[in-house]
Amino acid sequence: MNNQHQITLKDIAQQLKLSVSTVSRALKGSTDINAETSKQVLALAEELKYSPNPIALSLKDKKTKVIGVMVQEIANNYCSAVIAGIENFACKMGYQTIISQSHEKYETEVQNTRLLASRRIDGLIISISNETRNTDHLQELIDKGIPVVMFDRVSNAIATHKVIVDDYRGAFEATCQLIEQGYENIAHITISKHLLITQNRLRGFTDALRTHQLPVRSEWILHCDFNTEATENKIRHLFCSTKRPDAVLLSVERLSITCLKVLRELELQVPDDVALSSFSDNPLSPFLNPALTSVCQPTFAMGQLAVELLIELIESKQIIKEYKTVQMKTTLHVHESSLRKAVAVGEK
Amino acid sequence: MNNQHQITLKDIAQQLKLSVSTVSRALKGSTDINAETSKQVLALAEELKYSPNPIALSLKDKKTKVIGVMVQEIANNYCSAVIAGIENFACKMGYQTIISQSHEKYETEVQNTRLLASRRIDGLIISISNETRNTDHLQELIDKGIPVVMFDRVSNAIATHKVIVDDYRGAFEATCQLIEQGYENIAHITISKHLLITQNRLRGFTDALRTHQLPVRSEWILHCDFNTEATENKIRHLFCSTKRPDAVLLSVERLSITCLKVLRELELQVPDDVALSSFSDNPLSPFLNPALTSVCQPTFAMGQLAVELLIELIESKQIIKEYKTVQMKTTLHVHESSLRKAVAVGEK
DNA sequence: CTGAAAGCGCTTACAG
DNA sequence: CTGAAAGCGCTTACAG
Repeated sequence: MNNQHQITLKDIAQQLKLSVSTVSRALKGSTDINAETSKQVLALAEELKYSPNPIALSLKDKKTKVIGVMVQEIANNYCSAVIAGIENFACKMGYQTIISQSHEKYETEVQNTRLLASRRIDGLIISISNETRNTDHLQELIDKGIPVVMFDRVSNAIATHKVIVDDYRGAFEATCQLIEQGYENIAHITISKHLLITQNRLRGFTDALRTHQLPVRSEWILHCDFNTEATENKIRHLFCSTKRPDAVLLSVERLSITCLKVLRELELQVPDDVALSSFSDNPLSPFLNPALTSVCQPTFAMGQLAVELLIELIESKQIIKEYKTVQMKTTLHVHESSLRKAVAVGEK
Repeated sequence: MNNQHQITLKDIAQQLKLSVSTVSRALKGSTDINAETSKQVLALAEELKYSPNPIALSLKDKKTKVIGVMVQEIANNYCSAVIAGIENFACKMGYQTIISQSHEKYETEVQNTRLLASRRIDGLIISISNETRNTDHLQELIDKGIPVVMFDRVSNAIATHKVIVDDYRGAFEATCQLIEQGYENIAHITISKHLLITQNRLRGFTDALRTHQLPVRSEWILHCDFNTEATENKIRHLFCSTKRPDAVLLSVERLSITCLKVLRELELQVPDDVALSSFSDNPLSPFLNPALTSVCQPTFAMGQLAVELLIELIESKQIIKEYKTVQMKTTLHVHESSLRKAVAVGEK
């Protein structure tokens, strides 16, 4: 029903009895154009609210000025905050973004990546799904000349720019904070063991335990997926064991919510029975019951940087072979959930 | 640096020594094509992983299969949940979405709407900003033949399909719940008075008070914007008055967070000193301290419906003059924040 | 059954 | 300084 007509160069040319070429040149501010002609063209273009058809431009220069973004889930604080950063910088640079979701499924990620590619995006920013182990679909893009930048859940198999945080240190510090509060039986609830972030956070966790001469119990390291029921069962089982942990380091926010739910159901108090500390970027964390100790990431800045690096790859004239991995810092925000005396500093 | 070559019809035609037309027809499954030729084309296309260039297609049929979505903020639970619904259905129908943000600014909304239009989107889904009073920029799109569907913050000035909830009833019920708990001095903290949702929620609020023979105090109806500091001051002032309200109905989640912050700062307990009830769709609401009574909306379904209606407008052959406004139901989830005895049902 | 031609809206090397 | 022509990748009415 899109019956109306968008103004084209041809319309302007006809009204002014000029050729399309001349109009095009005048609009581009070409110097070798009669000043008078130029003025007329500009005036009429303004009057008719002419705006060039990006589709036609794309067809010519094989650039769409569109960046694809692949995340697990849009309706996820972490993702939407990074996306906000991406949008912010992309927009400034004249790029628009198409967001796609993997819903934590490998198959969906592959399919949707192909879909984005078939849309002729100029580049892709991706954080891989919890299931993803094979990244051929990303190499495929790169081989096609579509640059890819990874963030958060990156992969060693792909040579490209990456934006991450110091997951090792984030986990190490959070674990130390728990230990310093006197918790000695600490579990770690995390995601797929095949993801680099999982491995780094886990190393940070175990190194903190070892540094304090505490044993590492493998049965207290839970690798979960996002099937809520299965995960709830795993967590329930952990807390129902004869010897249960008195603290937990959680690798992602969504798991901390599941954990909170299970603890309520089991009538275990946080932090009196079990202390919690979690990687999380929810602005509501301090308002939770109890306020949740969080390892925070500079989400907005990460998004901005990721696009910046991507646009660098897209617009670079020569082939880039030197890729960098930018590692940003996490910040530990300590709240009631990991404090021995259930009273938060200065709050409540 | 996008130097690699995407496979085109021409490549296939050359390899098979056929014309581009024939290849095109074979790929489209045209009947009047030699079965053998057809088979060859299909096979080679498969082998070369040919995928048609959507840019070229768009240029021909003036359809981009792209839908624009304009929201206040991506990193906002309500918005991202609706967007998830939009993505879900749009994807099924072969459409992709470009998301744009107004950041609650009228100027930004107008600019970004024009930007989307210049991208030749096939249609727009929008919830207007808190500042928006004039909707000419939307009428402009419609006049250009680009259909628009509104949701949540809709406007009477635009004749089109709309997806909303029963804001009046949502506010009415939430207010009644507070009254039934014995709260009689209830304030309403809400957004721009020029928005329809504000007006409807306000009517629901005042009608509930009147139904229970309670007075409506205009000084207890706060219209806020998203300038955090100004809003905090307004709210602080409300609670510092000699006679302060003992309960508040909040119109949007973000304001409820600001309100919680101010109450903490003033050392007022929820719900003992002040009860709270808020329109909110945060999955974390039940985990807040205290758990927040929420008027919830069917966000995902709203998004799905909005695209469905939009695609109907886009693909309709004849001009549609009959527009519908679909009104969905809200659900009141009562938690501690609005319960007299600070003990939630079955929880904690 | 197949191909050459025109056209979608634009840019740009080539003439003049 | 200006215009005609070619071309980006595709579709489709028109010939044959």
